[in-house]
Amino acid sequence: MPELPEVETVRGSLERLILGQSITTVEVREPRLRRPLDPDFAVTLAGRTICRVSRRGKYLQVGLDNDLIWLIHLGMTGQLLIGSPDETPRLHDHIIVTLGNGQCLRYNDTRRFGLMAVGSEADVTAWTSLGVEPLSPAFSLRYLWRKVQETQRAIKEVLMDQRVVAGIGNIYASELLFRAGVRPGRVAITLSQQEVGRVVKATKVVLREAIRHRGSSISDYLDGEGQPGSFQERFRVYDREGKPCRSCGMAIQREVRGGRSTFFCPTCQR
DNA sequence: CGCACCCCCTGCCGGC
DNA sequence: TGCCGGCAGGGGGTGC
Repeated sequence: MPELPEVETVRGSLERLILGQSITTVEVREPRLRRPLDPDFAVTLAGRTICRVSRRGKYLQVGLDNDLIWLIHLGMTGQLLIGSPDETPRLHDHIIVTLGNGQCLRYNDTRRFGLMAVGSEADVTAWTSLGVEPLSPAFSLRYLWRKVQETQRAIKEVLMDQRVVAGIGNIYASELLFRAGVRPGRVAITLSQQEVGRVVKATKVVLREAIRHRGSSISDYLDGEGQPGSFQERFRVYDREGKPCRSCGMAIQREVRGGRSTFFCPTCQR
């Protein structure tokens, strides 16, 4: 579910809610996530203090006082919600962390595609193998142009490859390619420099706008306080098959590529 | 190495 | 009304 804007929104929530807190207890109710949780997970976390809440791509990185990093990926349906320890656990509350201030952080993940682990900075780098941050200067025309020359894949697949650029998923790939005026199925190497430049610029504009609207909530994404985002109301193409393009009125088309639904306007995108 | 295909898991929705 | 297939924002493994 969550792509970069949603994970960044959760990061902001968590920074306000858990930064500086100690971890009192860790209850693992269901260790079977995307990979089984390490048996030492709870013991490793307990007693530590949270001194940093950062994000890399779609991963949250919670920095601990012993220089280890608590790595979290929300998969498709993962939620991190702050609440009271008195609340009865809900269905799919897999991990419950109580904090020094008496609050608790619940990890709920219906489909269990999420991931949690604790490791060193080097471990985390090796586990994730991520490309550049799309909102950093490193994601530039020069960078994407070079990446695009090395592949026969469609531009949408390149943008969704986390080893190339970290954080773009299925929604924002369609949305940013609409803003760039480039069809998702275009073989990446056929893009002109001008088109690659528009893709880079559209990526930054769309992701920043989505963060401003606290992400997109289609079915189950919520931030740390349980609030939905509103960017779904501004989708130009995603999940709008057959509906009129907001720019030209033509019906938005859907196609499947790489097993994922892809949306575009046949006249605005070339 | 790249890439197509299939899998992981639960829930919802539309069609019959 | 009920069942069944398809689909969903994630990643990863396999075989070619």
